[in-house]
Amino acid sequence: MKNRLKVLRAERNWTQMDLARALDVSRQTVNAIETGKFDPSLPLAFKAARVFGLAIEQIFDDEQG
Amino acid sequence: MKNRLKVLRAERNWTQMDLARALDVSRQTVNAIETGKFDPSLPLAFKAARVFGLAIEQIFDDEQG
DNA sequence: CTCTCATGTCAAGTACGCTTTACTTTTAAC
DNA sequence: GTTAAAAGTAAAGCGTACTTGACATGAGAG
Repeated sequence: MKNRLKVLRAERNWTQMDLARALDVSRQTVNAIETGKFDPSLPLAFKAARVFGLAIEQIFDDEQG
Repeated sequence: MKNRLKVLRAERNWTQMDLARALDVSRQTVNAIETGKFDPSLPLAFKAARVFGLAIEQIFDDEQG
């Protein structure tokens, strides 16, 4: 599962820590998701969508799973 | 996390088993998600969206998590 | 060069997503 | 009221999402 978190962060000049606080998760969780170590839970994906004002599909790419 | 799986199934006259096969998970998993025991993973939510031809947000409702 | 901040990564622990097997309850047909 | 399919539920087990704490690297500022 690919995602655009790093780009969306960069557009806003946010650190991983900033995003972690916005999503209410740890910095390591943001890092792990950005670097593809694991997929976020559905509730966390919804939170990210809310934070960035986008649809889940506009942030995460299931690349035919 | 609420969802419209039961309704979408009913519209198609699908059993939980039918949906389970379409999603490639067990019938118990479909049942547990429908009855709110737990949320699907993000990849499974994407699969459901593909199966029903809808956006994730049109199937699952995060009710302000 | 040193200090700091952002990022990456590892380890151990907790909780949840999903499995299989199996049993009970509901629904509908006859 | 018996039968059968559909739905609900439970327990044990495995993998993963996420945590805290810690340490290593790279880049920019002084």
